[in-house]
Amino acid sequence: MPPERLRSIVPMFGGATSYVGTLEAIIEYVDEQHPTTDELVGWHRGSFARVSSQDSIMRRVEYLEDVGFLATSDDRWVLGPEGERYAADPTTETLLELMCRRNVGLRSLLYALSVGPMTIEEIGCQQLETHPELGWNPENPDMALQRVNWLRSLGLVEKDGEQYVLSDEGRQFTDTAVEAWADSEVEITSTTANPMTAGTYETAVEARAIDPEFRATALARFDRTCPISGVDHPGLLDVAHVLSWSDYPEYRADLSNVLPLSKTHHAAFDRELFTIDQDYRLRVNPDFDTESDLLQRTIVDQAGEQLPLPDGSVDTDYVVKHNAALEWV
DNA sequence: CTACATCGGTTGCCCAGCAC
DNA sequence: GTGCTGGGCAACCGATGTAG
Repeated sequence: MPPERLRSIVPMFGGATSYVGTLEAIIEYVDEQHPTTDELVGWHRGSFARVSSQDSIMRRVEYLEDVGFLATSDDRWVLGPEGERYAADPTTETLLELMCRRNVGLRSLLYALSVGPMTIEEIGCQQLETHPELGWNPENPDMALQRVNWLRSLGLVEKDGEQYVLSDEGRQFTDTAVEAWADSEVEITSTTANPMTAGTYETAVEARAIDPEFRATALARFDRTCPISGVDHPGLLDVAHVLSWSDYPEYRADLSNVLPLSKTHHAAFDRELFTIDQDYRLRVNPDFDTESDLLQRTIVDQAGEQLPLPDGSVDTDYVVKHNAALEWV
């Protein structure tokens, strides 16, 4: 079982875009000197003019220990397993991989930013909606800031006035992360499996595995409810792609190409028994015939009804493209 | 055994002060 | 002026202790 992922992400000294540089300097110093705690604190005081408080320094150091960059051995600080890994391969990819693996919310923030620029307030709301366990005050931007500042220091996010935007590197990451991180939480959910509450596994119609943080981000955008059926149990919801996973790999990680559907309605959508149009109205395949009360009520009877989808949540260009392949639309 | 108190560590929050 | 940063406080939480 992997160690539990960290909810709090601690900022580094040196400023919003320098976290990585500071981290590298600490790793280099610890690797060379194997300092005692006093020496490590002294090094911080000498390296950063405004830094003095031992508490403040140790908060950073202990966070780095929790992540695995640092460890203690005989009263001295040495590199932890992740520190060794990063020292051996000091690339953005390595650092991002292990930060994402050890911290909740970094990937979901990147997915959310891939849809478009966000203000710090929007980032705070996105993190809270996607990861309710974070539980911080949505009015206060501090927690959101230190997350986005890590991503800025990693070169994945840039600040543009009030807005934070994904850089090219950030976009490259999200494009592959949906699949690369597909099973990242499977072990956790299987060891704590509770069929009434388990919500982070993916058993799509075609057993498609996706990054649990992508799934969580997608579901949070729609209040974790299937807009067709009203099903709101996360274990019964799939992330359905408008432009299909197999035919349009370039849109796999695109949040405006997905919507949450109950497993039944996902299957019906993939089998082209219904679709939505550019006004988010339900269109039903005229050949679709059913004796099922559920399908009659949620699909057939709702033909032409507008679905409760937030404006712009699904890209209408994708809808048009999807529907162009259906001869009955 | 239960309920309550205590304690120590953690972490969200606020603010003074600095740099621009 | 204003936006940002580090310092420090206090609320919170789980673990442990204790009284009834």
